[in-house]
Amino acid sequence: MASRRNQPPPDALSAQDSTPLPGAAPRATSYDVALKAGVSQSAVSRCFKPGASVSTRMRERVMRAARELGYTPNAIARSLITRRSNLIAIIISNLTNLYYPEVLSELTAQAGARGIRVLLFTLPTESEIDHVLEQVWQYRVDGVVSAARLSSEQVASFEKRGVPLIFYNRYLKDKPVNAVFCDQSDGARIMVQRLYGAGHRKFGIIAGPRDSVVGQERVKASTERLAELGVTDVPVIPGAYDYDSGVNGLHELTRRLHRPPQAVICANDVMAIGCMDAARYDLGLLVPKRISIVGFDGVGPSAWSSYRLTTLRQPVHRMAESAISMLMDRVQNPNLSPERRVFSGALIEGTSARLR
Amino acid sequence: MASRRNQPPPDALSAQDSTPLPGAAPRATSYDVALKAGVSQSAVSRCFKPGASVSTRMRERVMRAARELGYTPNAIARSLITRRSNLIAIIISNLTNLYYPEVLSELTAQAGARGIRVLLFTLPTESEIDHVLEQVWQYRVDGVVSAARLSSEQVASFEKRGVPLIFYNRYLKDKPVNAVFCDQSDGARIMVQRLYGAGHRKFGIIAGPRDSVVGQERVKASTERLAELGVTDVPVIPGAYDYDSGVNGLHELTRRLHRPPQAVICANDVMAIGCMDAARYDLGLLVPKRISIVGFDGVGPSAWSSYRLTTLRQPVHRMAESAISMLMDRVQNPNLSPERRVFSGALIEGTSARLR
DNA sequence: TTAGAAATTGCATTCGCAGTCACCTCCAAC
DNA sequence: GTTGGAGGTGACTGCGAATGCAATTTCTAA
Repeated sequence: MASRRNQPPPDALSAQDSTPLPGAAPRATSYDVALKAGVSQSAVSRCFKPGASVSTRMRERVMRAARELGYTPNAIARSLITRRSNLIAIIISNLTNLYYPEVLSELTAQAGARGIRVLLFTLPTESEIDHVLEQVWQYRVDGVVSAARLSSEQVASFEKRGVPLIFYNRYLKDKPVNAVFCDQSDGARIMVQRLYGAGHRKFGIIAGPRDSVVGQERVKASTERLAELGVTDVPVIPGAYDYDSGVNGLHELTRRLHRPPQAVICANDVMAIGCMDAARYDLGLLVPKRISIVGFDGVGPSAWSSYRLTTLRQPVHRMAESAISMLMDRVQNPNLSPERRVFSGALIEGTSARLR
Repeated sequence: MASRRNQPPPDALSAQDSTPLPGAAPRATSYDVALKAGVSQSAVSRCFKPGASVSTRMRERVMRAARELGYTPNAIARSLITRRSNLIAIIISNLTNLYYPEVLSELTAQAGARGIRVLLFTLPTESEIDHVLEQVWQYRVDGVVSAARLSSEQVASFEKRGVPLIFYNRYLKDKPVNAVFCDQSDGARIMVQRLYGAGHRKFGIIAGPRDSVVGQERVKASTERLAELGVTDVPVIPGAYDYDSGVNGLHELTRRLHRPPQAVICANDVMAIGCMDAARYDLGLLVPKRISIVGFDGVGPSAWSSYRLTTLRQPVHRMAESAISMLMDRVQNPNLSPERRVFSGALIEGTSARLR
């Protein structure tokens, strides 16, 4: 009754022993360990479950047998019966964004620290999302963190299946959802205020893609504050969060204003960097003497000497920690109501903008 | 006999109906679908297996029932019996490296295209590796791609368990292993040759961490070629592949040589970028007029106008594709012998070095 | 029309482990 | 010596799907 695979009934021997496939030694199971240790399979199982009631003698015998056989509990089988995979999915649109790798890194670290594994999904195209969700369902993940855009129908499918979902720097306007994000309205307003106070009057804005909630928010807060200060007709150029968008954005702004703006607010750092490079190398403008440029995020390169970007840094570490703990709370108790955790950015005063 | 969970024997009714947990509707199983469609569970299973023998009528009935119940096959249960998880692990030391996100992105894309999911493991510290491997074993992944260093004992444990392993830009010197990497010896030699030909005589090198095989290779090829050209006593400063290592490296080189070197070979782009910034902003040197700086990898920022780095770009896309296909070949046939696939870098002539 | 081949379908079993329940041992309290 | 726990342990069942095999249906060809 012990190892079924290793002790086939006599009449099945011939069929069993075929093709032993060199190197394909079947992995030891809890039955094998039980057999070797002369105990029951349940005992083996208990030995690997923290907090179970097992005598020291039993534990030692089992552990020794397990070690000798190179036994490792099968998380797949365990998941099947416990209905907990200890897996979460992280959905990220594109990793080339420079900001996301940091997020991903923090998220996996946080998950790992809690004994949770990460199933990574990246989106070649936004349209792939339904296909990705299909995979997510199949793997019965305990929860999902999404840094990608989801429609409200898609969000509804999470609810229907009872899979907790946390948005990272995204949310839905027409539906309450769990989200961790960085509210940069205040920061944006402060940056605008400082730029205005330093005498800038001709502004330009390079926005992020339309589906980026935080990007929209940054732009909205900026234009609003500018309007309050009496600065209107501020051109807003759409961008895609990448370097070229920053470069092209500045050229476009210059064209629209018939001269370079005095200050450019970019919806993220990478575009701000592109903008700085365009100002310096294409237009020959001194930064910040002739033009001030600010960004958002606080990614690594923004601190490089060539840029020393004035930016609003996101507390990625704390945000990631919050996202994972929020998610695991929902895994424990699926009935917790939707919650938004809002963080504030920190103004980093670089040298890419005159703020005084 | 159909849905066991949904049709409990009468005597168990009372116990079953407790705590329906609002929102925790149990996910439909193949039994449920079978019941609804009036067919057997096997039939349902076959309908979801591509290439199985199923009549059109049957398929339609089953699919309709599945749709109505929101059924999704349970990959966990499937893995248990097929002994294939369709999961691979990707082990990466740190994602903050700027080069790795690109690699990770390509690897997941390639895996996704083959219907394989990625379990991501990052290493907070090198010492965590054993702990990570423990997790890898538990999840019965079909294979592993490691961009992190592994000892030969660790590699041996892969063999013992029959889990295919592919190294990415790493390998073991004392043991044949599967590896995909970019041989940059030739490229390094060419870069050195060109730098020498352009008149540079005082060289400095900023190396990568000791455990980076490609880093060591880049340095070794460079120093060897320099020696052949009669340039000896080239100082080699150890670095950690990060921006600060580039900055400090140049300062250290300057100290050692009692003046800035004429040309600096950095073991990766990020250090080369740090080096350029240090040259310009700390030492006030014109690049490439007064100092030439070259790097390796061809990461995104190396192309930014502020740097326009002369570098040796790795064909990451092709390498990732190769790694995944090589891995899946081993999953199919575990007995394939170890293989190394070597790619060559492409010289990108930027403006950070005088090469003529 | 019918034997025989081919295509479908269902039954029963299996994957590896966790949890339930019954049972057993040992010891303190009475 | 009996009783009542508490702490351990093992037999057994089932998580959800895949699959070999046998039973059945459908199709093909004579």
